[in-house]
Amino acid sequence: MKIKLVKASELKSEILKKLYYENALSCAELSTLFGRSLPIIMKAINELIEEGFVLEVGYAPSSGGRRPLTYAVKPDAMYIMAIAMDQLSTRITIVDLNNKPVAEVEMVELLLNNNAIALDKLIEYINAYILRTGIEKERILGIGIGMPGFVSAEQGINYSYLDAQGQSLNDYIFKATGLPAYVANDSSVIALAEQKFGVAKTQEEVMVINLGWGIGLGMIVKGEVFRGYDGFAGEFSHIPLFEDGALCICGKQGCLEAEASMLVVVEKAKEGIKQGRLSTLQSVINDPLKLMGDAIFEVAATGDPFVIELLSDAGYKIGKALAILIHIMNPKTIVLSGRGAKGGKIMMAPIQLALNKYCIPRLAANIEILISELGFDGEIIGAAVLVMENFNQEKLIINTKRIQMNT
Amino acid sequence: MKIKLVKASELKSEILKKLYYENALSCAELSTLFGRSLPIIMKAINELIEEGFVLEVGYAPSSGGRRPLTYAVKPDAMYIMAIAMDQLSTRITIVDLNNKPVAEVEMVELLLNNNAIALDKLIEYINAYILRTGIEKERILGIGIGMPGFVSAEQGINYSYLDAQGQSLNDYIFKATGLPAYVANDSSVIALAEQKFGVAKTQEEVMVINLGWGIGLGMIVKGEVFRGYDGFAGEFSHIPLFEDGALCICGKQGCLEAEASMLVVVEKAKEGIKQGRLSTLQSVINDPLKLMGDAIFEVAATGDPFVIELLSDAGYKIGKALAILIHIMNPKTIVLSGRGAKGGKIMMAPIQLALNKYCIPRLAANIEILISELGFDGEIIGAAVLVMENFNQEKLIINTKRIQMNT
DNA sequence: TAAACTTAATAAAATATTTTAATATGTTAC
DNA sequence: GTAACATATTAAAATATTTTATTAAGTTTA
Repeated sequence: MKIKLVKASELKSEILKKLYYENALSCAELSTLFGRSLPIIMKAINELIEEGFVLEVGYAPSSGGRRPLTYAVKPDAMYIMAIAMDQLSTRITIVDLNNKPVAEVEMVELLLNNNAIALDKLIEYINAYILRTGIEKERILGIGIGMPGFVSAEQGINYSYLDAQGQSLNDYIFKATGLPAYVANDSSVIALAEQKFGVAKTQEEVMVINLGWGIGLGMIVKGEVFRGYDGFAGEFSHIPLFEDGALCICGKQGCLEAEASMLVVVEKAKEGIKQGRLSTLQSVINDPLKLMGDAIFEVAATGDPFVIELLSDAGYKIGKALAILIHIMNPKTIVLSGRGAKGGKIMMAPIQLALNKYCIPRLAANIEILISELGFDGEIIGAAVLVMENFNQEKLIINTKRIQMNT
Repeated sequence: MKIKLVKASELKSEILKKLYYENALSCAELSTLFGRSLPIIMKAINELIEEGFVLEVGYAPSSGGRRPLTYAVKPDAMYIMAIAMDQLSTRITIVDLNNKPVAEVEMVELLLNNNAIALDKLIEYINAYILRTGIEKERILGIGIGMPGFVSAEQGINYSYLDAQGQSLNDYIFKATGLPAYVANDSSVIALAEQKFGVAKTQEEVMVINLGWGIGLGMIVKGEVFRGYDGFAGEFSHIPLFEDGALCICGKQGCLEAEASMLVVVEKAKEGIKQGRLSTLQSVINDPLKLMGDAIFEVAATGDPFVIELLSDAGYKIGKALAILIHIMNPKTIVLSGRGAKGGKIMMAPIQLALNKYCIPRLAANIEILISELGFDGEIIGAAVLVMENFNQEKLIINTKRIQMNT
């Protein structure tokens, strides 16, 4: 891993952050990682231990000499509230510094579209959840929220949903809950999760496709989430892709989303079955969207030909879009993630087919396409990561004081 | 501008680099820029003055207090050899640290395609040029070369042309000339020029379109050239854009390059005139490609309707491709650069038209489309910048010794 | 199994860097 | 036009950081 130079005054929080991501590291490793001398790292580590943020966790195997002591973050030193929203429902939980939920994940119905009270509802749920779990606010580092829409993480504004009268959602939620809050686009949050804790761990150039009711893209560039100038980079599913395609909710024609999202697959399935196509899906045709979505992947796994045909068609179209992405970004890895990652295995072949057709061979040659293992937890983990990404020395000091007061 | 933390041991070379880009800066500015204290900056500056790299260049206007002394790079402290190649011809020059040529720019015919001796010819030209100009090699910092093709700047390999039997071109040319050499894709080099010395100066998110015989893209992401994992990012002109388009040299159909490059415009002009279209271009229809290209922009400026129609058509198609790019990258600025930048003014309207049609309004709203002012010099300047980008403390020390020996 | 070689942790010494204070040089308001 | 304020430069003192040396712990080789 490449070394990252940090200001001396930010060293301790950066070490803590690193330990959160990397589980267990020795002083020598931290020393090279931050390009600073061992004594200074040891001093920082010892202070972090004394302050209750870090633990010794035994010796690493020897590499030919004395075995190094390794250190990890103390899981219950602080907690993080992680929230994953989609158009229809919102999941809320609180995790420890090992990303393990310390209270049950709660799922609530919360429609985002044309819902003026959605934001206040969200805040209600947040406050109620904290109250119910009995976790002291002082021990919660912050609230990370992944949400659909045009989100500027920098400004904390979602231009599509959750209007706070032009105010920053971060500020609004902070005022209403007393906890630092950070919002970001759901796909970018999932990309964070995949790069820090998923199949793309530590990779520098990764494109994460968020297969869901829509199709999102989270980009990792030079090892960091790339958001573009206004924060809207990765609007991948509304590029003009098909000459005379279906009409998209965005108002244009030929968008990827209107041709290959899970929503479209479900619609096509319903349509086909009505017109007499045989499929084991028949029994759930009148179920709500969410159940139908789950069912698609179940019957696909059992080999249902019609569903496989639909997923293959969607896969091929996604592959064509990926070809464009590859030409522009030349990533090392593409990750199929999000709710629809379950269908990744089936889509892999048609995606590869499309890449062969639409990519310059040299660009497609070394591309690695991976299927997420985080699955549905991706957005939750990413939301927690989002809070940690915003962690700094200032916040470390605040939390140090809190811990001291509590003991 | 955001601060850039550098290791203490790299401070002097980083200051020199900064002064090369910024012309004149005060110690206070450098101090905040590098996040280091004034005394240490002054020490470095004074050493650089003593070593002959930096000059005092007078006082900056006061901002309410004592006027700061400003410093600039000593233009003739070192020279840089800058080489701009295209498929047909190659320009060679040597510039000082103000990017001013210190010897006449030489243009030589050098076909890259299927030319096994192109590399050795290039080296011949380089050595001959240095010899002829009489500039001591010791004073030349290095050779920067922009070239078409699939170029991995990191590896120093051009996978399309100039084969060095799999060896790094950087090494090969170094061995043959005794000077450190750096190759990069022509479009990325032009992007460098635009961001350091052109209309996109100091901007962080810029897409530079290299309008030439082909259509290239150089990307500036987070303030740096973005090259992707293998170094091939920005292969923008071969994405599948048109359903049943013209056949492209890359073997595929519907590429932007096959529809809107200057080569295509020239071809279409010839074709049209043969078929009876009226145009002042008629007189040059049998001229070589290069002259015809120049003529296109000349007659366009005089209002030739046929040529304007051709350029508009190309512009619209480029606009459609830009729409895709904007969706993915969300840049602040797009620069039309390269040989064809002269036609930028005429293409601006059709490009904007296409953006209106193919972009989500929020993304297109704040886009700034600029026309390069560097023009044909862009690639030369970028090649010089390429050398400076690779400048570091080690090279500073080497050159310090050289200067000392010479005095 | 002991000697030679590695790597890690700790302490002391040597350097480097920043902070503070003092001085120099301008600008602005009255 | 001078007093009050603002910024720049220089020097000295206070901190911080790294380097080097030393001790400790483990592996490999003969």
